[in-house]
Amino acid sequence: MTRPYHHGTLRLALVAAARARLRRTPDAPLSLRELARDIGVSPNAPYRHFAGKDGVTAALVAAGYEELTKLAELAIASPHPAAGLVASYAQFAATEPALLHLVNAEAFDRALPESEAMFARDEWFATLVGVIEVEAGKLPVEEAYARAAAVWAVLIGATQLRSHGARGLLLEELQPDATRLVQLIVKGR
Amino acid sequence: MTRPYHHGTLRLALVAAARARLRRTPDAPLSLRELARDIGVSPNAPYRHFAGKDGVTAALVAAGYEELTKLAELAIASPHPAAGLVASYAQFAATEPALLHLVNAEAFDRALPESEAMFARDEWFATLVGVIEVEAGKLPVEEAYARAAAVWAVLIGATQLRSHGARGLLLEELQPDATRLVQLIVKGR
DNA sequence: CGGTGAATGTATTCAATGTATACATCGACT
DNA sequence: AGTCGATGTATACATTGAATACATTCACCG
Repeated sequence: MTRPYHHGTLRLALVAAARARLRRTPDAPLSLRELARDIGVSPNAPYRHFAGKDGVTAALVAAGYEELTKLAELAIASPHPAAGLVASYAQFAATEPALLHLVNAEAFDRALPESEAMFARDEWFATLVGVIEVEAGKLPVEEAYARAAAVWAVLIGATQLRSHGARGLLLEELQPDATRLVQLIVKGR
Repeated sequence: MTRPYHHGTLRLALVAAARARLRRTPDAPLSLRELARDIGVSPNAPYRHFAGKDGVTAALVAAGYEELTKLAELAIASPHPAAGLVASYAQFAATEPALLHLVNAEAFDRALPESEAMFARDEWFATLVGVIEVEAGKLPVEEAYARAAAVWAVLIGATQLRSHGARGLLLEELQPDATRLVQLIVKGR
């Protein structure tokens, strides 16, 4: 009784394997073939489910944004949305640093196919705007967008600094500052 | 009269070629062999001057930080250090987006050899602290560090958002916000 | 049922890349 | 003049992303 010819859920398995690898070896670059090997499938099987390596990347980015969105929605429903947002974002950054790095890096420069990834990113941004509105009340659209963008920037920047322990810039020290900053931004100073 | 056997300044030429490529095709990944080809030298010549590809990356990162440091020092000497810092950083981001992206991305996760790159990064941070001190006067070290880190985070985050034009998050709209934010941070809110 | 076409995986192949090793050339100092 | 270290070249190899052609399986329709 060998493994069946068809895997059945290769697409899911690939994304899962990729995330596992990112978690286990955050600095190693992803290799499509390696993922296929992990799963026990031929090197080209992934091409049936993704448009090459960038396709897998796009799926990972989408998954990342979807989780961030979910976390942000939970924060909105919580007593302190802004603080909750930062806290959950920081926890995600601590749990899957490499995935978040991928999301923040590859999502922009490399034009990921007009796909799920971009859609997920827009949803995430919309949720960020939601946080602003819950905290600050209704605002002119541009103002809400501007504040959401600023919050986003702070999250990205703090995350990037997080990973390097030099200069005493550790996560534990950075998060309170980030929280204060975000709260400043949310209420337009 | 052919090209001489020894190039003479291969190291410099390699870094220059890399920067040129980053400027011309910001999204294409760097290839060591391609750089060698650009210069007209054998594929392995670079190994006499760098410890593999990561060595070149490290040199690029160092060069990036050095320029950022120089710009920050100019800002310090100017009438409005904080505003000048953001302005010059934004201009650098507009001129060499790919290099800045490299600096902000590869400088952290991938532990670049305990080398020039890390040193240059620390110098940049020290200069940031200098900006804080010039604007806010003498402060407890940890407070100055914290504010410098926050400014750094905002710069990184705003830069990352810069490149994606969706959602109306363009550089021109982002820079004023970033400036205001940085000024808030500099004077401890 | 039975067969047929689409979906999914495999086999084979190729060009490009990073890098190691051994060799060639040059230039500076004795 | 001759030697040695620095710099560049030649050759070779493993790994990767990808294209192409083939095999297997499943779902559906008669």
